[in-house]
Amino acid sequence: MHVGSMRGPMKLQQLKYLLAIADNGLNITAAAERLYTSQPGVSKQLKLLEEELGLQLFTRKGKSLGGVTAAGRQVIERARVVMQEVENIRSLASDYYHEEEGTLSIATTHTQARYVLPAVIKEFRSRYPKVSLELHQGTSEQIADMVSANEIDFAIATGSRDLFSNLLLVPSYHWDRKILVPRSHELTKLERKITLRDLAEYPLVTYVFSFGGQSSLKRAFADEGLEPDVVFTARDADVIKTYVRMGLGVGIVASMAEDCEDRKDLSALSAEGLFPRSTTWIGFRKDAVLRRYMLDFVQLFAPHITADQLESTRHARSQEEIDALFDTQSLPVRNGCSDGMTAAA
Amino acid sequence: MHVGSMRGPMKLQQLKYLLAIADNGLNITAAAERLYTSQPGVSKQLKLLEEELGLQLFTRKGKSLGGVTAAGRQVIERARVVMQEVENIRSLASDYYHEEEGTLSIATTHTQARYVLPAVIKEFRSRYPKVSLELHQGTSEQIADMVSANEIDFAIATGSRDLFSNLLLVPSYHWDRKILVPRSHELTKLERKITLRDLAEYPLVTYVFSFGGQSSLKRAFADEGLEPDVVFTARDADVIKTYVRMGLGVGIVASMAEDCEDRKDLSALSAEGLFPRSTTWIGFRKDAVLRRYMLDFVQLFAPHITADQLESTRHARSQEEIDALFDTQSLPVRNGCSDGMTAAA
DNA sequence: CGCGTTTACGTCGTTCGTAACGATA
DNA sequence: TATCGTTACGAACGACGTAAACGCG
Repeated sequence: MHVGSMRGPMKLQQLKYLLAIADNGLNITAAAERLYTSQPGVSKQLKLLEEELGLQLFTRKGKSLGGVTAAGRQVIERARVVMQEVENIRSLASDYYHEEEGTLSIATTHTQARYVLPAVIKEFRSRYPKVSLELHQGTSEQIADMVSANEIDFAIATGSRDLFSNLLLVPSYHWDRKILVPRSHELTKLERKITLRDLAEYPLVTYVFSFGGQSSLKRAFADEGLEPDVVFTARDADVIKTYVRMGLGVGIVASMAEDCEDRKDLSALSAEGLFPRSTTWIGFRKDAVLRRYMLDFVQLFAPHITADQLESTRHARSQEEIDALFDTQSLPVRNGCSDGMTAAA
Repeated sequence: MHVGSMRGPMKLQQLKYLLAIADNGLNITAAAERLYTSQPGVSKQLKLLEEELGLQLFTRKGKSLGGVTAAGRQVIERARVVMQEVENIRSLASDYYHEEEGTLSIATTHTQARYVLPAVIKEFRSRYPKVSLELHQGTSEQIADMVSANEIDFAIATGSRDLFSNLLLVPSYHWDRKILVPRSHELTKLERKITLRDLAEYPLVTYVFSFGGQSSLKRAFADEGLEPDVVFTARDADVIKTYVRMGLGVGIVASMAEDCEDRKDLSALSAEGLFPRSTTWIGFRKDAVLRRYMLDFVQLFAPHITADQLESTRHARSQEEIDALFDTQSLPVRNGCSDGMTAAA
């Protein structure tokens, strides 16, 4: 199908500029800055693009851009695909030419960044010293923002899956919670397994909610008709530990957060079975090319994932298909200081 | 992820040239001709693209291009997506600006072109006088070639679905065969329904095989232990009719091929039930934007297809999903002169 | 008047076609 | 020597940035 009388052919740059404008609140000046180019240039290219397509992509309010037209929305959508594929071609090429160079951007939460990733990244760096790493830490929401802004290659988080519907999420491992108390605490003397009822007796120190699905912790108590006495919440385990050490209360943290160093003055008691198990996943854009070193990173992070499985995600359509692929039940369980991941029942 | 030191940015033209080279037997001169540009230009752009990507896309045999490298194959694949989306943007734009103009290319077989499409196209022309129509007739294989060459918007054919795995095929209607004989032929005097055994008594004139799944006709006879005496085969029904008129034998043609004019000197007897029913489909590229007038064309061709169903094909993943969508059993049946399509049992 | 866009214009880099050259069978 | 790809070069075009004008709040 041959369409119309193309005067000046559409250029990739015009599409790039268009997206920059769309992604910067329809502010051409801001777009130009981000593109490291002059503002009139961007303005002109937009005009040329609109001229060539023969339609308005944006509505104008006086001289400023007011909104996106219906046509504009569709064009922008397509333009994103184009730019994504162009990026993919570049990635592809870099992978052939200098396999070992490039950038790897990861966005993740505190727990991963502090307790899980250090070992992974250490190994990764030794294998790919020339790959420059960018590690961004933030809340699930912040990570989601970085994902939308197209700034990262991998997102790693726990729960909050709905925030990342535009990524393929590969379940990576399970973890339970651990109960942290000072070494001489009464709970350490308990002969039997700790119950929620036991915990409800003490003031608790744990994570800020909105983590792993709105307060699965609180619900676990509620399900048994208990009301926990949460005296303090923090975003990260280090802070929690500090307050546990101060005797403020009993800590409940992710199992990975148990540092072997902690054993000097803290006891970590298993909370297996008390709370629902959490699943940490690693996510990436559906249609982005994964470079060799990226595939290796995934394997370092979640060694149980085979290359074939990763390849299969390429063709999977829905998140459900992927979850089936990885058989969520049989994932490894991570266990903090007493490391060595073991397969779950 | 930011890759490498991009000297000169990749251009759409370079991708276009690349595809032209790939699609012209790695012959740069031929590619240049098809692109209506000079050969050195194409050569240079290819070199620039390879330079920028930092890898060879083609192997060189002396100075000529010998083959495609592994990297080249992947880049070409991506480049096709890019160009397809760019085309889509153009289509989109044209659809907004001049809804009623454009080009519609259809590739189809003789039977459709001669007996089914005339009515459809007449109506279409009156609705969209400004759309320039291209109707290509050929064998299934030739149609498949045109599809691969990206030259057509719609393919319409019967059976041979495996040839068109890159298209979405929408089942459009069923048809049976009809038996054509001179008006005074013995078969017209038969009181009961004609059987295969009856037909096996006469010399037959029918289509060249490789049509509707390798000789379903021959197999229908074989299944009853009969061997038909096919004295003549042709590609199209007009030729068959000519020989039937000459008394060469009994004609077996698609039901749509019965022209009311034929009734002057030919009798068309129903062959319903004797041979497997054939299904004619209309196919289009999975990821191409369908312009308004194209949607309307589909509706003219197969009025039972709703706009919603067509929209659904956009999201369907497999051909199976589509077939389910259109419930192959309940398609209309086309019936030649005694026109007026009727729903099947 | 500040903010943001558009217009105007000079500079510079790129594309394109023609023509000449090189290599291959 | 015929075919195909590369190199060379001048003309035309297009992109970019600076400076200035324009509209709007």
